[in-house]
Amino acid sequence: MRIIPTIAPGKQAPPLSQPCSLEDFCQALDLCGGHEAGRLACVRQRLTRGDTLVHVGERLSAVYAIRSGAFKADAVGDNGNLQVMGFYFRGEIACLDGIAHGHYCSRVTALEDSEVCIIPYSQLERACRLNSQLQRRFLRIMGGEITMQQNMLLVLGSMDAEQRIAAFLLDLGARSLARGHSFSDMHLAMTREDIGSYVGSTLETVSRVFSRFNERGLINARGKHICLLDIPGLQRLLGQGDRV
Amino acid sequence: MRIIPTIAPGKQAPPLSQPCSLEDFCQALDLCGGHEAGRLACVRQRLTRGDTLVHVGERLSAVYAIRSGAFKADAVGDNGNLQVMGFYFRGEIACLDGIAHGHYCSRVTALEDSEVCIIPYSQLERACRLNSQLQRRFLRIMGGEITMQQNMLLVLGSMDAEQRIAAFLLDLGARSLARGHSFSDMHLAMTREDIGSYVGSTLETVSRVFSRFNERGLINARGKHICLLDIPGLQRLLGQGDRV
DNA sequence: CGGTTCATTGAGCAGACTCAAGACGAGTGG
DNA sequence: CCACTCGTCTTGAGTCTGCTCAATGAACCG
Repeated sequence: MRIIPTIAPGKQAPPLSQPCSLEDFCQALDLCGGHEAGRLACVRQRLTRGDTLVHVGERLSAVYAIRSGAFKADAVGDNGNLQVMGFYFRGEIACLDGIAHGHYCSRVTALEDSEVCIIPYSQLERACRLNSQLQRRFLRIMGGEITMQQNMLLVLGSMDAEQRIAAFLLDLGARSLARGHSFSDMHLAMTREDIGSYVGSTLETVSRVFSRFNERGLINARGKHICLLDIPGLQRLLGQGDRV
Repeated sequence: MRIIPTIAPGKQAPPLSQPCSLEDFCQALDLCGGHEAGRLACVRQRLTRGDTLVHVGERLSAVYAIRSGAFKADAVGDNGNLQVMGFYFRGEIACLDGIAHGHYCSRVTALEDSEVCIIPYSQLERACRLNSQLQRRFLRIMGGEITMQQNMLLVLGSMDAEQRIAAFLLDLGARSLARGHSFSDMHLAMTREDIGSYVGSTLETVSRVFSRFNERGLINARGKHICLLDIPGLQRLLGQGDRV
């Protein structure tokens, strides 16, 4: 992958809100209850739709807990194609891909007006040494990123277009449920093109599959609003393989 | 993904070799030089070709530093297809995908006779709290897994068959170099089918692309032995996209 | 030496892509 | 309020890459 060492322009948007220490409800990390020693003084930042949270090549300074809104991570390959690597929602942590080499290797942008909690990485490292609860949680979060991406490798490597999109919708539903919303009734923050890139297809294929799913009564997709009508049906789709 | 809670059969192969503490050369982690406090008492295990290191669903007990040999990680999707998630070689750490949920979600098997260093996970967690060098290295290793998989998402999501295989070969070369071998002269531990599954194609496509690369003088592939003859040419292949 | 796994190559098919045209919705300005 | 524009979405027609099926060849091992 080509790393373009773009330095973030003066995106010093005055951080609103008050600092949030660990006692504060930092729901994203679910880190409440830390000991005295393991406190994190993190600051919040507001972004409006289209704003970039981190640029490719920028030096790792923090990871970001998302308090509200939605983000996408993407990168340009050597072939010049833009590939969406993932989506991040409230309660999730973005920008973990900067940890390996000390600079981020994907761009993260806001899909809607959002607010994040800036978690300075050096502080997080130190806090993890002092607070074993925090350490365990953070390692699980990083492991979760690995597991989620492994699942995505499986999707991209072995499924056809309909299965990929069914898997995408079910994953989206599960995460919607996890943050207290409906499993089946969702607002899509991303475009068809984003979805297509994410699942390794084109926007036309995504649109066609949505239409087909509509006809079959599996979903009800109208623009950005989507309803999963027949969840078992979608799951059944995933189970149809060329199993011998 | 369907998790089959298979418990590992009595693979209690008597661990050969002596325990390796941190002073010992545990090259995989490159953890030498740890302080008194942060010592790891890890034990080695030998495996023969085809042996399974961890099973899907098995409880997380350790991660494994590979001292010699090669492994593949794979999983069965809901559709019954077997998907290869990655390959692991000397000096790399396998089975990190167990950290998220406390059980491994892919099977890891030896592609050739191998030896690993068993790193008990609970000990590793504790050692990381006591030794900041070790902590930093381990977090980088986990981050590296994320970065590598992101790169793989890019490959699977945006490249055609030739580009995928070129990317695979270049990655393999880089890792061969990293462990002190030749970039261009390699022995493939895995089958064409493994490669095909890994890069999201079929074994026939892999074989055909190898043949085409042979004809064009890009590589010299004869069975398991492969020579990268024209590395810039392979890299150029990756750069050819439908850039507007 | 026969069996098995692995690799190569061909022929035909189809799923998904490309190209293209039109519809829809939101936002803007006259 | 309407016309206009832009971004997004939908749908169609034709093409092609990569898959499936199948047969043969090479390598390895008991």
